[in-house]
Amino acid sequence: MKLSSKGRYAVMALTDLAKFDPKNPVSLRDISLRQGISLDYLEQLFLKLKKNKIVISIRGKKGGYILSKRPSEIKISDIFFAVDEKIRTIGCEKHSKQGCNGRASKCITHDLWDELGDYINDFFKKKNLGDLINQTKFN
Amino acid sequence: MKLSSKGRYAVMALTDLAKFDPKNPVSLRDISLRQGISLDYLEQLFLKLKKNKIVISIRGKKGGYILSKRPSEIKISDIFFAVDEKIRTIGCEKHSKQGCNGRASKCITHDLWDELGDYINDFFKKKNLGDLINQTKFN
DNA sequence: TTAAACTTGACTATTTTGGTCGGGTATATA
DNA sequence: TATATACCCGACCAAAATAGTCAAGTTTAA
Repeated sequence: MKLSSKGRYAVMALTDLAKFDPKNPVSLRDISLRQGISLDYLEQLFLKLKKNKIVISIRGKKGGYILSKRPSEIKISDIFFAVDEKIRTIGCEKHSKQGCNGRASKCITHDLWDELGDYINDFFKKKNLGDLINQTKFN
Repeated sequence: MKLSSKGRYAVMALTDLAKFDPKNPVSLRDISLRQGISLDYLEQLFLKLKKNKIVISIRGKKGGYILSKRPSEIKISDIFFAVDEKIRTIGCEKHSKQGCNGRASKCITHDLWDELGDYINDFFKKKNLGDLINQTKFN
């Protein structure tokens, strides 16, 4: 089991954005330098964050991105959803009653993975960007 | 984020083993047929489970595997550890105070991933094979 | 005018995953 | 004692996912 860096980077970048300047646009270039994430990769992530209305873009010189809402209104689960970071504990469809392993009945441990998926999602729903900003110190 | 099938298969196979016959050796061939997991792959997993003293092997004709302890004494976390299923929420070392991203200071969201790792591990420590056997019906 | 910064799609190297393959060794039972 | 069954173990491999890079724009503040 592994959390991919896509979701991690998205949360890192948004935390940086929110902490550095909540009012004025922050450029991806600056976030890239501060957080050590490649600029090209950040662009991919922010395109998705923008489409999902987590951030608003401001083009041109002095442009950048700002959060679309208050940090406390942006849940980690929202960010993960935006960048396609999915919690997949199992191959078969979540909460499905059958069909694991191409068989008629659901697999013997199906309920365990369903339960785990819900458990992890709860964690991300409980946390928001505001929590992160308050708890971490900038360096 | 994804749970690999290695850990899932190990838990499935052991649940099958425990449910099918807790006293007499169960062959991997039977587990393979019942659970739809390739025999070769099961052999890899059971080699590790044996090294970690989760199961005991009995060689020869009529051989197979039996659990080394009672199902209620085998935690899911033990099984995951045995087959190298690791919870890696982050690239850098867990609980490390520095060194993320090859930098001097730990990354801005480090604590969040540490917390998540602990949270998931708690789930697996709370669950044991006995729980699974009681809750699922054989098919 | 021009440089900074966002926009977008295509491409690609590396790693991980989820196995397969082949050649063993041990032993219960006929 | 023969032999089939089952464990033992290392090497190998194809497909998918990951973590990016690259290139060619467009927009706009200064």
